[in-house]
Amino acid sequence: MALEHAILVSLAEKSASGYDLARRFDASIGHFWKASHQQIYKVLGRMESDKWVEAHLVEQSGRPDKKVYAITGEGRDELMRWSSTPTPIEAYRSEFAVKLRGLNFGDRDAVLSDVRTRRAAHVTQLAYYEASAAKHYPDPSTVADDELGAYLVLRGGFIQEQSGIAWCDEILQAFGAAER
Amino acid sequence: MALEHAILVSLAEKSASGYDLARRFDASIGHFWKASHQQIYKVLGRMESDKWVEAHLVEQSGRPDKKVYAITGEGRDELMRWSSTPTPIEAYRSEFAVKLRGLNFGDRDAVLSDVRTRRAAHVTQLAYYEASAAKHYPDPSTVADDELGAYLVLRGGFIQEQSGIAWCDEILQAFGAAER
DNA sequence: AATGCCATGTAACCAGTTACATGATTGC
DNA sequence: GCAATCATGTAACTGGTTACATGGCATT
Repeated sequence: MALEHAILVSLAEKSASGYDLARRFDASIGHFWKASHQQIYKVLGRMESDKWVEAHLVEQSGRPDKKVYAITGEGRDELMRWSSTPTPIEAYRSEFAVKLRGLNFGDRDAVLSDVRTRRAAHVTQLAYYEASAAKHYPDPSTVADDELGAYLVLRGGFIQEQSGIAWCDEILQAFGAAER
Repeated sequence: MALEHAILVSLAEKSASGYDLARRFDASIGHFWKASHQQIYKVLGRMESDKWVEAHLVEQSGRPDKKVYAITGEGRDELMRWSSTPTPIEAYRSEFAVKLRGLNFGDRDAVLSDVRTRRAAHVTQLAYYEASAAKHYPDPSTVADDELGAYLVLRGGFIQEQSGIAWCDEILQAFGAAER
């Protein structure tokens, strides 16, 4: 399971409360690993028992107190251990592909409008990655060494969205050709 | 959930036993939706209660008897209903991306060899899709209408693998550049 | 007065994985 | 004799989702 490790990576970058983590999992890290706050709290509890993280209470005025979690030495060890084990190749799982495959038994127009929606979502996400890259890595040829990982992940997202758009376009073209 | 619908699509193409379905989910359909035989039997049971499929026992000699499932009218209705509802856009979830992101706290060489492994897997899969396309759709400009869905799914897999390779190559290049 | 942010959780449920179980036939 | 294929399941567990719960402060 990788949520533990995603949290460890996030905490290794900067200590945070469960709430903070939940917001990070809505944004940057969330682009390739989603997690709800409920699940984050649950996993943080387990990680604390495992001594991978430790919490200290931060009292605040005007807003609720919070528990700020920091990665421990053991947490860093675990991160290193995990990093050096091969990552299992995750299976694709696309409900949309199932729908396409069942085109003969389904509603062609609905699938068509589905493709358009998906294409638009890919375009939006691509623009986001593009803006993000322009902001953080204006010169891709000289990315700082400690930013390389984050940069490459961004590139991965970018490529993913590009190919998503390319697929949608092929589908739209095939549908268009069939209707004429 | 889409396993029900993946099974419905598969049974709409051709009636099958749970065992047959499990094999289909190892091959063609399995490229975008995996399922174990245990889970298939479980879901088939539920689908039978829901009247989406019906089973009849086929006695065999020399091998165990089997229950062959066929899609019902209600099953086809459900397939049509599902087809015409928008497909939720599934979140990416990549353990490998998490690992890349945590490169600063991990083992660079291990990640490097991981990339190489993944690239090789993408190449193998791409070759499979290529061979499959050459065999079933020798002339892509004239794909029969009832094969369009399956063809486009294959194209999606192809594009996916291609972009996976492109990402791996970018990572390898970045790593190489950093080491020189 | 209502909405949204900050902050942390519990409980019930669901989909999917892993381990275990059985038993006959066919091919090496 | 051993492994693979055919064929169908049960049981325990895990990861994740959805619904529910609480409560103060700041903004509109």
